[in-house]
Amino acid sequence: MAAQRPRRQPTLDEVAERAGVSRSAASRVINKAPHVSRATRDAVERAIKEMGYLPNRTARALATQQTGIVALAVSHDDPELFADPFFAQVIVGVSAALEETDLHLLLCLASSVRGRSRLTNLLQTRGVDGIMLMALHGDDPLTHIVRRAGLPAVYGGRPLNFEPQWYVDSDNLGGARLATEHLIGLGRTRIVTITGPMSTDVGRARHRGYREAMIMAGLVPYATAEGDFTEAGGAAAMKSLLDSHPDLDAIFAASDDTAAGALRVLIDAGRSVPADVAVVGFDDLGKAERTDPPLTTVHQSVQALGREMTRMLVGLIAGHEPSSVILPTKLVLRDSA
Amino acid sequence: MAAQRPRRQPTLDEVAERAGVSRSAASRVINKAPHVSRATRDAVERAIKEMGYLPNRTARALATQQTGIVALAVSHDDPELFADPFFAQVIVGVSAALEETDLHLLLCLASSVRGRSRLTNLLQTRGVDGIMLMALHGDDPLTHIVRRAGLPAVYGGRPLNFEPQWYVDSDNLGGARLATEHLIGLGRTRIVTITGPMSTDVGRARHRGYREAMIMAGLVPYATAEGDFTEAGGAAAMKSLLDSHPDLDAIFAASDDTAAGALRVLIDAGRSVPADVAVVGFDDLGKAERTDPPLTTVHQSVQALGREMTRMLVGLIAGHEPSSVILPTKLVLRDSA
DNA sequence: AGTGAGACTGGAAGCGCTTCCAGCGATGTC
DNA sequence: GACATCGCTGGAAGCGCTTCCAGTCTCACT
Repeated sequence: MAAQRPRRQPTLDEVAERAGVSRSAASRVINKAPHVSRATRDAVERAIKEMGYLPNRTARALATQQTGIVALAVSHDDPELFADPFFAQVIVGVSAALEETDLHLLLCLASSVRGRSRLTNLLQTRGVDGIMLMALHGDDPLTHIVRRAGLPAVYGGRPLNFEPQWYVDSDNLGGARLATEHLIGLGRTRIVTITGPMSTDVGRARHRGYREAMIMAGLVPYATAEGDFTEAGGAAAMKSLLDSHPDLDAIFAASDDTAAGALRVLIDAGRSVPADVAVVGFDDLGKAERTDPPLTTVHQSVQALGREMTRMLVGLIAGHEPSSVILPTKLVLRDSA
Repeated sequence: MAAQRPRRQPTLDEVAERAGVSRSAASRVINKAPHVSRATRDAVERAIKEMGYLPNRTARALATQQTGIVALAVSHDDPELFADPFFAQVIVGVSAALEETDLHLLLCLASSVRGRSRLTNLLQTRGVDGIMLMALHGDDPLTHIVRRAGLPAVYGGRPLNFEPQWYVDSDNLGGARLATEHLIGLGRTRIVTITGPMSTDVGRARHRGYREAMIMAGLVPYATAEGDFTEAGGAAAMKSLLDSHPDLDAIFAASDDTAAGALRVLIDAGRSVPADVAVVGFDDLGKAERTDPPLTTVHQSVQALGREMTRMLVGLIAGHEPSSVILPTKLVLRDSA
């Protein structure tokens, strides 16, 4: 297996020469531009086939000022966080949508300071045509960079302290309401919630959904404990709630991980689920099916999130003015409530 | 929030003019090339600062014939498969290694036919400087494309039917041996294995490790059932093994998912783990800690895999001749064996 | 003073493509 | 038959950078 000689790719000039036409004519054929005679087209197409010509991406990018690449930035402090299945789903959605275009995906895990500055540089040096950002703090320097770069940008989820012009988000508020209403419909009244971090929009929205549903049903929000979307956080919160409100009869957890943690604590405390305590989670990213008992939860389609973000970005790049999207969530009934 | 005017980035020409030097001189300053007087350097650097100049990536790429981008291709039939935490870890490793360079990561989920042809095109149009491929079948058209493109390429894992020139792999054979030896050391003798798909190198290597350890200890490989690395596959295989060899006293599962499936079936069948049956898995990607009982397993560092692949690729691009790497695996003792 | 070696410099030629534009001949119209 | 119209063409000017090369200038050394 000798190292194959990297045969130099033929250039447009060579193709044109072989076809006996000018470079401009050849270019027109390739770009399916008008004003090309049948004869010219045929000649060029034959030359292309014979020589195995393929236009050089970089050269084209320089001429058109379009790289054909979009970035997906995940700007988190902890690189491990990327291991969350959430991101995998986003990427699958993004990739699927991108497959219908000529664009490619550049993935930026910008957790460290160095990572961020690399990303910044990428944007400022016009290395990509647009960028998708997974919700980061509104005061993240990245948001400024992105705005100053004047690059098309869409957000996945909303940062807390500013409303991006273009974003795609799940209907967290509606989903939380749905979950709570379901518990109410079950006849539960002492319904508590374990929230996500209140420093995030998701956390707040899901909490508000809970409160609104309670209040609209004429109930008082029975108790609230702040979690952090993790299983450990859910367990801790559950313990303190069980302490302070031992008679609770239902719980809305802001994530499935949270719910899983709560579930464990409940079982350990001898409560049976759903008989004594009904539990509803949020996310439905696989884990909900594997808890014991399987979790009734609010489903959000993360792939759809990725897909819509991509479509929106592609639209922006094409010069359209898309409008932000909120994706529906729905209740999935399993055994825990 | 008015849409910010995308202020045109200044060009090198403008910088040079402002600094009162030629474009070549300015270029030299930027690239820290020799033969630049102190005065020139200062003038250029001031101009750069004042104008906020940043070199245009595309133009530079065209001139140097280097894009500054490497691809990571995941070529699987099922896009869902990407959700496996394995890939997340690879990506984290790759990103970390890339952070020490000026390269960026292009992620290609090439599952569909269209996806593959997009990837092919990307390579042939010289859209990237090199590529990392996660083990795919040796007869995957991609491998040919890659070779013909003459592009630096490194593999993660080894395809079954050909040995790539440059690859990084975990020591699957050694790990499986370690696991089996541990079971033997526990005094077990009727040790069975649930393999991965025998159509993959990983599957075969882990199986061979099991056999070798058994034989070297003077034992006969007691029984083998083929799994597919999934939990369901593991459960099915376990059932059939329990049927055919009810007196088995230990099992080496080729993955933690497999082991988890087996575990469930064992418990349901009334066997206690590890008292009646000892179980060892493989991978240690988080799940092993969360089974009940927690799984003794063979740890492989997937982040290291990504990191080493990246380093190797960067070396190749720089013109070095690195040699392939096999990463050590180690046994992690928990409760199941 | 004369020499060669260096250090520096800017002009110019790329990299491979797109796109504007002037020019061409072939039509159509009165 | 004169004129505008139209489809097609190739030359040339970019896109923004790197890099080769032929020069100039300085300086140490004979």
